[in-house]
Amino acid sequence: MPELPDVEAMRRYLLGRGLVGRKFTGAVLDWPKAVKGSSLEDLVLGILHKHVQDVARRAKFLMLRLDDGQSLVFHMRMTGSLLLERSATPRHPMTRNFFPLDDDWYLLFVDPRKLGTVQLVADEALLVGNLGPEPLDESFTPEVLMQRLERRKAPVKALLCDQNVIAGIGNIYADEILFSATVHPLTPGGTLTPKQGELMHAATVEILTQAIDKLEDLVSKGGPPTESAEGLGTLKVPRKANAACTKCGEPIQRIIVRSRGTYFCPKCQT
DNA sequence: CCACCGTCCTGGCTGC
DNA sequence: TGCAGCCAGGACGGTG
Repeated sequence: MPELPDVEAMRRYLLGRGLVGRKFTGAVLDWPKAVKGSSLEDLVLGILHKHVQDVARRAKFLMLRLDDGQSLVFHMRMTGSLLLERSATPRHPMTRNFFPLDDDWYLLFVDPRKLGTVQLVADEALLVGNLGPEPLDESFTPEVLMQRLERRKAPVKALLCDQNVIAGIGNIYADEILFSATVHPLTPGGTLTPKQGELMHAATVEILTQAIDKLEDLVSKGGPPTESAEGLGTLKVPRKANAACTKCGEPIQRIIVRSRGTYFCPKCQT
């Protein structure tokens, strides 16, 4: 499931494949429910003959900035991904919507579970204005993290997944961060010590950066950045109850936090 | 501020 | 082995 590293790798993949400068020549919306915020017609007419000026990311949103100031904003949700292919290349079977570009290229929105969204916005801030800090931004410090968790009673696991607390982290990397920082997922956010804040901050930066590097390596070898976090082989927490903890060998525990499966080591994380 | 619920979806896994 | 059934969960909106 795409989290910050996956979306960032997707951004770099699209840049590397030369999306910037290309022009939309149409839209084939086989799954129209993915379109949010406007009518299908407004989206199609809105992007027609517009050039992509930049590919940006904020949290898990991927935005294609067009030459008229509007942005075509994708959210991958659970299973979405974008591919840039020659029109002659057989389309991925799970392609839900696709966008013909000039020079016979296609931008494919692949999404097996049909939960992803796309919308054309004049003002990105309406979508991303309330999001928490970008964890890989220089301005993200242990102090900023602690301040975001201050006085919060919710489990730190839930807060890490809350896009308005900190942007871009999802279920899997939240578990990884807490494991690395040896913090129990049910710890109320406001009770974390400065030391724990530092550990979590360092773990966040390291884990996200490492995942991006790994994905970018895959992309540089020619593949699209669609490898799942599990498939990357960088995860330290087995996502299976009773599997052996990679640090101490004790059985990994599975609990549900805010209806999300949460894996942690009861011995290492306190 | 917090908890919980329903909604969206179907590939792939579990269990009989 | 085959097949039915159900789980996975990010964001959002609503309720209490």
